[in-house]
Amino acid sequence: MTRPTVNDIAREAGVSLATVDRVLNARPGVRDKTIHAVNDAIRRLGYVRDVAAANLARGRDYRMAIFLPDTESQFVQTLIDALQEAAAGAATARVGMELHRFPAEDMHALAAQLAALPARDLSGVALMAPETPVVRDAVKALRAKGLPVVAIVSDLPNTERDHYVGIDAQASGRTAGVLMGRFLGGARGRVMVIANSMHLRESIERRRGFDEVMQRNFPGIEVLQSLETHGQPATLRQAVRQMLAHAPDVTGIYLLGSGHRALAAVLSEFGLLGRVTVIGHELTPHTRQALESGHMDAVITQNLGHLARSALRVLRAKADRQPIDESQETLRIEIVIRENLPPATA
Amino acid sequence: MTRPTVNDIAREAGVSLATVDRVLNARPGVRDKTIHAVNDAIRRLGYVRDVAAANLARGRDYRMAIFLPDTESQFVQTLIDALQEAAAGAATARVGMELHRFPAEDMHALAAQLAALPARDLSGVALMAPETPVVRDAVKALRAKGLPVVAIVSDLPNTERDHYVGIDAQASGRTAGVLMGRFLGGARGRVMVIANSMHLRESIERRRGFDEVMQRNFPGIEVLQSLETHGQPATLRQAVRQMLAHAPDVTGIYLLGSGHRALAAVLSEFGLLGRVTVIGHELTPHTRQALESGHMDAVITQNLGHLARSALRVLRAKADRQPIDESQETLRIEIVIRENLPPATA
DNA sequence: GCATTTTTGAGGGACGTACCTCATGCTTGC
DNA sequence: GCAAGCATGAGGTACGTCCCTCAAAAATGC
Repeated sequence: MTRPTVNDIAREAGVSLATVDRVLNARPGVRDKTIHAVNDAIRRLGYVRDVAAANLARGRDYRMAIFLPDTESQFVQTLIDALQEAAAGAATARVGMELHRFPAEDMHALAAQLAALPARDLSGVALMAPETPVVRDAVKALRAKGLPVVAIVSDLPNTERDHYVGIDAQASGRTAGVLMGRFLGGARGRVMVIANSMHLRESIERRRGFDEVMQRNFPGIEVLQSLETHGQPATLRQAVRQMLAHAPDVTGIYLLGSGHRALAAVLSEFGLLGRVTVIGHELTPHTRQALESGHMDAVITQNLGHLARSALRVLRAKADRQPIDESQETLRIEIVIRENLPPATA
Repeated sequence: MTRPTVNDIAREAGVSLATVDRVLNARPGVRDKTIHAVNDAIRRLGYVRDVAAANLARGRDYRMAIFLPDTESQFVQTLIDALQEAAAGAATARVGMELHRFPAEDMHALAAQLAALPARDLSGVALMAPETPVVRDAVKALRAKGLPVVAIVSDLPNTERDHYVGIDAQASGRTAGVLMGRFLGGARGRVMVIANSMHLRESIERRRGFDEVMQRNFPGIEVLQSLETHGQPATLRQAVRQMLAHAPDVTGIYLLGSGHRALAAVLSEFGLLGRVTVIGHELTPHTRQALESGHMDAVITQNLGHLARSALRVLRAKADRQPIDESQETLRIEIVIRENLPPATA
């Protein structure tokens, strides 16, 4: 009726509890024959270790440090909410989380913070940061201290990070591209691309994926050069105004980064709001609102709740030197339009 | 450093462990003043109950019975895989699952199986079944026995089920409609609709959502009457052949149910494979393959892994008479195209 | 066959919580 | 101010696992 326990195994295998324990935890000093006998009993009874009890007994606690840029962006804020919720849920698994913020533009500051981390008391580090030499070295140093490091949202492929949790930027650019092409009816047209900065790996890869699809599948559509806004709404407004003056026949706009509200403002100036196809990234309260009001047509996003939970799970597995279930940790590239907008989280 | 325990609360609140326990578990015999003092201490220390330890101590075991039709469809098979994986994961939380199959067309048989359930040893029941009077009564009987009942995949809105885990069929029909309309370029065109049976609530609601969007947003597109295949590939082939003969200018096909391979076969006869826009539901190995090969343009689906986990979580919560975190249990309507196809699971 | 090493058994304390009993202190009302 | 009742404290056992120690048994080498 109830699940078998270690005692049941001992009885079934005709050995003592101590021996079962030795086998279960791969402790030395057991003959192969006995190991087999115990494993047989385990299989026969269908025993599964009570992980909760095991963790309890181990008294293991996990402390994860998460590093995020101190930008005020809605995306980061949404991510923080997701992380905090994930941490609350992970408390059951004895996982604690501490959030650190670093100056978005100052990788030396980040490196300093990482270096100052008390490696002893920590089980793992997750960070969202652009890949610069300084960051690379800092990650290397953490790994040398034996700390697992996970890159989130933005990958650090040329470092020794243990894992990346997030979606493939280029694939999400391709997804955006297909939608743009098909929404424009496959006909001719001009598409404007707006980025925060084309120095960010994210932006570059998204754009690359987007261009790849446009060239291959929709050669009739002309994709204009990226505008860079540096996160300044004013810069965005000015640049878009200028471009619309030169190319008033723009039928689509691809937003690589943020700036949805500023864009809506300019478009309404030109009477284009809702008349050009706008596709962007990351579901936040702003983009949600834009979808609802018909100012945007699609958003390519990832589920930040999953991302947060996955990051903590992966760090935990790495801390225990356990294998990762890749299939569970793969984030999906989600397509959101008005009709499948998930209800607001509150 | 480590998490506070009940003992810490006792010390902090200046009461005994027994009193803290009484407060935590809402046992009687504690003055309001003391309750407050304890709760204050809990808040001050940021105490969170160690659920794992609590369950251990409670010695509570959950046994959930899941009922699925015995159809050989890939969808059901995929769902079974997801459920088994979810059950494996839930073993940590002392949740066990037993799978039951019933003859897909025989609701009396299902009712009999449900009635024969040993309510004592069970913590909850989940089922995927069409809503018929017999099923309604069976659900009512289960509830009368005190068993939580959750409808999965297909809702049973007019029963006393405790919860529904799955996506809104009408909303997913709307999503399919928008994609169809936009992929067809918003121009004129004819769309064929193919269903297993238009008696299924699922099909009716999907079609209703689809029509709603088409009429409102794409009045230039004509949506033909639904073809019914009753799950027979031969019937599908014949019906589609006939309709294509009458209306060779079909530009889009909306598949409410299964039959992707049979459809591909007919389309290739007519040289239309990859030339008409095909949109369907549920990501299975077949639809995945159809997306990859360009025979389908989009699939509206739900994440069965989430569905399975959610069903078990909800049953568990209901069994404990605990509230449900609606936001966590809401499934998203996912849009899958070739570019954002998640990697195959196995 | 004896000493040595390896394998096994027996037992216990710990983790954090639930739940039980019994005793004692503290409030009440009268 | 005294009995009755209520509120609290003290202490114990249990859940399933980990991890430790010590002793006893079995296998091994020579």
